[in-house]
Amino acid sequence: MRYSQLFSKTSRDFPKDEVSSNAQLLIKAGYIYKEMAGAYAYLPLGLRVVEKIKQIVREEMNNIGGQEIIMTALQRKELWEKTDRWDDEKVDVWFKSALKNGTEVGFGWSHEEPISEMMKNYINSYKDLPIYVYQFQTKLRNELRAKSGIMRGREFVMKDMYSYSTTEEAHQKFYDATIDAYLKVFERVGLGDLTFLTFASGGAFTQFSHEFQTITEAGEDTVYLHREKKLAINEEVLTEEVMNQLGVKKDELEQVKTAEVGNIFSFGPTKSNQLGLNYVDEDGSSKPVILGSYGIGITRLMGVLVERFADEKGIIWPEAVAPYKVHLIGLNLEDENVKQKAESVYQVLKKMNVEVLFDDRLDASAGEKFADADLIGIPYRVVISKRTAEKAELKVRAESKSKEVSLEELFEAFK
RNA sequence: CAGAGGUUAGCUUAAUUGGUAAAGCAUACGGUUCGGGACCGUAAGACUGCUGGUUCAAGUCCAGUACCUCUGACCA
Repeated sequence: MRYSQLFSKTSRDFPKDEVSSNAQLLIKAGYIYKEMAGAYAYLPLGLRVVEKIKQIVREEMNNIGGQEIIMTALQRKELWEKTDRWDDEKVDVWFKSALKNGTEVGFGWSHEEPISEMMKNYINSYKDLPIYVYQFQTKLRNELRAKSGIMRGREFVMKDMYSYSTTEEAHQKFYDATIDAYLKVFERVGLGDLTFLTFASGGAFTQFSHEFQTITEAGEDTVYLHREKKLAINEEVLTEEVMNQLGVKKDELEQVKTAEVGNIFSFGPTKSNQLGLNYVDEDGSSKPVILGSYGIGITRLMGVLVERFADEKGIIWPEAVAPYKVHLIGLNLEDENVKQKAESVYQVLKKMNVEVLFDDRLDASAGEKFADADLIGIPYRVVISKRTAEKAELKVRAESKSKEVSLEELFEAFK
């Protein structure tokens, strides 16, 4: 991509009413546009990051047998009445509207009910199970107060997966596989060391649900961390009994602020009973399907990444989620030789399938280009200029030193 | 939902006891620079969120309203 073609622009200022550092940086660098409180548009750079994160999640979900679908944003009232979650008293984040004929509809803040209702059409026998489905969807939640930039919006992208199993045992097996898959996701996006499997309130059916909490001051949760055992306990369930059960002592725990990037929980047969989601077992008897639900906040994850990976100059994307791998800066482009060299490096890298953002602007100063590159935060910076002559300059965003490399070495580095 | 603060040019801000809106950034044009957001000049850009009131006169005071932010509550 040529920078000169990119419509989004970096700026020195950010809207003064934006306090969270993730939104400040993302707006300054041109990744997102704030439409209103809690609703952000994703610009070309931002969308690429979202898609990178989605792809990593997609691969890991497919690995454990997930099948991708996409449900509707419009939802039926009767469905949610069956599980007693239509009432605003019960669920306070509903956006509701009505069809022209007066039929009430809700905008999806979650999809357990509609997906499970749909599944009644496809689940009849034990032979149909298990089924694991997931989707990436824009969830709409009428939050009383949006905050923390893209970390808590009224509109956000979430990956939600649902598992349908015959027995508790089969369900548990998949549940555990999902924990591993989730840990892989967070490892791959660069948050492995900062993200902990967290024991949280399980609700009616199980003792615990599991959250995936990433350490960050921008988070809204407080958890107690056991670094050695690589686990954490949400403060909401921190009791003597729970600590004994998990084999940890109070004085081994470290209190930290975290952001919840993932959450998985078991519904057991409860929701299936409410919705009438049953299957016929081998012995001919009808049994409720065992249901599990697994979420990852995609856009929140992006916000957490920015909170964690940035310095005073801008964002420092982990390579796996960066919008581009290489930020190619051409200086002195009015010089025909330099221009040709920069163009050729751009073309070669593109042919090598290296994702490259080429700053080919003629009207921007060197300082401006460097400042923009630091702000945008692409992992590798390559400079071609009069000064680099037949060579190129290669710099890692996270490091301060750059080095001179020959073009052969450069291309070799990105093979 | 409660409390507090705010809304002036595309963005960030200024405007004295009420006296008729100013600057920086960004933009356009010209020039000087040319490896860390460099500089000079010119131009364009605002019925001061909206509605009403007080006043000879309102960005400024009053009332209402919309929206934004912060703190808390909420967050399956």
